[in-house]
Amino acid sequence: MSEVPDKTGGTNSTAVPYSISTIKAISEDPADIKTLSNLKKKLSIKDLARELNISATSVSFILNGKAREKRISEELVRKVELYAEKTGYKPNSLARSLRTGKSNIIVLMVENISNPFFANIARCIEDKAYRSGYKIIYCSTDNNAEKTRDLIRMYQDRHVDGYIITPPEGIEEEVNGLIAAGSPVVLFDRHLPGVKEDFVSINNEESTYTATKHLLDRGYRQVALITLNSLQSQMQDRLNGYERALKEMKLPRHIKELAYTADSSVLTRHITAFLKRHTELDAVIFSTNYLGVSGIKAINATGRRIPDELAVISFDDHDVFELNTPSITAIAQPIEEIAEKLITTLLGKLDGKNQAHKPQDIVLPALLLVRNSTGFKKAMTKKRVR
Amino acid sequence: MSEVPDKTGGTNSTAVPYSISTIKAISEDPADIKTLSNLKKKLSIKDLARELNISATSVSFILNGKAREKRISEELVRKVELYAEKTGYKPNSLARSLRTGKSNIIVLMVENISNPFFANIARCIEDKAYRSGYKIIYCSTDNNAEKTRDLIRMYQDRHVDGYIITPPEGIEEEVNGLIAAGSPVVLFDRHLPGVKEDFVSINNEESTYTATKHLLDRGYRQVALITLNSLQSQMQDRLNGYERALKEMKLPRHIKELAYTADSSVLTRHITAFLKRHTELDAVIFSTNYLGVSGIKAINATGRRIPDELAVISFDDHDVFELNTPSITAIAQPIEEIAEKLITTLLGKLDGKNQAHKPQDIVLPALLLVRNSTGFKKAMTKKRVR
DNA sequence: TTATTTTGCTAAACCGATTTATTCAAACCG
DNA sequence: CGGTTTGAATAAATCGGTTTAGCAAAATAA
Repeated sequence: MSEVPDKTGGTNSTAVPYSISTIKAISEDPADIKTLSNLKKKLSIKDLARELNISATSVSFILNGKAREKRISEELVRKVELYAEKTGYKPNSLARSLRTGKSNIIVLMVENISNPFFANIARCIEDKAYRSGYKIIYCSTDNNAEKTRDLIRMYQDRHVDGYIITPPEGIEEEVNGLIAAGSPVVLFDRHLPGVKEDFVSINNEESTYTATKHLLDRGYRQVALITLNSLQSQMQDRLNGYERALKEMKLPRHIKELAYTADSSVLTRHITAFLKRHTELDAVIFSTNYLGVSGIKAINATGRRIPDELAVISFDDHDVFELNTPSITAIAQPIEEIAEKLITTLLGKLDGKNQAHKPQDIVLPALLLVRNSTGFKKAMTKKRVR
Repeated sequence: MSEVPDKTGGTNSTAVPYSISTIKAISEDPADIKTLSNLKKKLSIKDLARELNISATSVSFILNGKAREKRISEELVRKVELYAEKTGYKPNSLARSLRTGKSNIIVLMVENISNPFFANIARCIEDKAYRSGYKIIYCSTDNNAEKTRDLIRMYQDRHVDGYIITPPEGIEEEVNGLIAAGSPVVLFDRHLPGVKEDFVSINNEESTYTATKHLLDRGYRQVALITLNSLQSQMQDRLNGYERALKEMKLPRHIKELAYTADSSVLTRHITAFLKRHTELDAVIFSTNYLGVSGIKAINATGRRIPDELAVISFDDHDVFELNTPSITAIAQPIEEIAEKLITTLLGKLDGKNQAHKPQDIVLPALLLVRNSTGFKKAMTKKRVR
């Protein structure tokens, strides 16, 4: 470790910032080529059978634990198991899936895997599923119905065993198709009208109402909601919670709806423009974590101070909210529990025990993490002139 | 939208924070049950053949664009294509993969999909691959060789077409096995000694050297490196860059190595302890973004002010670094370009054009984003007593 | 006119498993 | 002793495609 001046490969490529990228061939060590002898064709069940002078049928029965049931002799069982172990035989899962229709794979389709909320859900689910012998593969829908349709079709004919989905608008038909075809499905984050299926979410309406009330209780009167122009249920619910709180107090509503985009700088620009146009605001609620992050950048850009000049609450916790100065109050979804409910529900359906049970709507409570961004409103802030 | 007081489902579940979770059955609308009639068995190539009174072979040839080559009459081609279109026939891709050994699937194995750096790489790659007709599935290795082995085996016998991998230590054998079996593989982020294969990374040694110099140039003299106790090449290179800079100036090194963990609070505690023990430090470099995030929490916990009492640089950019007060200088990896190089290289190998070409080492430059956390060292900060 | 090619299409083999139906021998039964 | 069970193993069908090899009729060549 002490003296490895040129570990990166032998060139003197001075890849300082802004320099051009360096491409070179790796030095080739002939001694390593032998590794290619690993190229022995993967062996099949027939190879095993031939080698042991028995039928493939017996091998299959034995390796699938049906030896007793099929009255295979103890002796043969031992022989096969030993040989399979020794050779490291693994059945070709494509072939197996083709025949059995099972794959031990669960697909997790989230809106965007690079959103920490979804990424963390994904990690939790993966851990739990792995322990039950299931593999998870994830993908991002981008809230794009067309892409999602494609993906569903692909997974469907690859015989995936189960689906956990945050559905974009407009794919009722495909999801119903999945369910009709007998595939276990659990939806989460947003409800899909027209689909009767197990569903996990937080109480979006209530928690947004609570958050809004929190601001109102602390004296703020011009509270904006910055949200997506989406008809998805969770967004509508958040909007409803916000509106209910303001209506109760007969206060004006300030709603800014933005189009979904993966480009955060677009969001920042739009939010900045909105804030500049609405100097009367004294508080703002962001309906997703990425709106919150872009929102903080926007607020910084306008020069307003949090919370004195503008109080802030965002949906979904995020490192940014915890570390910001001042720290940002957030409506935190219980990620562990959501993941737990999702995978438990799905595994339950996979076990096939609770056969024709009624779809359940599992609503978990969110947690309002009160932080510094929602201090109490200073009495009469007439100082702002401009 | 105006009056939807009970959209979430009809219960009066007051899911205020801390309340118990609510579970209820969704109201069942008998009118919707008919949807189940979608349950028509998915139709196979034989169904098509039977319906059209021709052989499955012809159908297969036609739908795979081999009509001309196989001298199928124009008339039949039209008939089949029309019928396939009308019925929405999609070949079972399991069966197809089983026979052809191809799947149009690329797997992306990253250390941890919930790390924004990897999540963003994933998004970029997915976009680009999608346009070339490939599907991406991602998974997290957790830096766990055993898990990674499992995953590789699984994907291998599911006939995945290509692999993009951030390899954990100790899986040389499996990766070489993949390569020997003829699977296109591209590695990134960290080099795997003993594997000669295409590789994409930034110049870790150089960029860490540059970052360290940046601190030294600004007057800091007690610069620590907080890193992982990992032998992975990128970590070793970062360590080397740091050491080289300090050696040149004959300055003392302060290195803290932490064990990899997914639990950030563990990291925060360890870093806090380290910082408390080393009050002599005037700057610190974190070798990954999550160490940086945990590190900032730790610094806040110790009460030291950035940058006056402790200057900070972290590897990998992150929203937290941009938004922190003061903003944190970061060594930013060019995510777009990395993704671009990865997918281009892999697609190139999939096309099979550049057959037995020599493995390339593609080294991209990182960018030192200079921000407020590395202001100039105040002359003689003797004020600190304690 | 016969031999050869070309055209248009298909039967059958194959991919690698699982599962059903069957065989053959030994044991059991009345 | 003939007939039924049982035990142990297997041949063959199946999953749903792709690919190879081949066939019959039409077209061309000799």
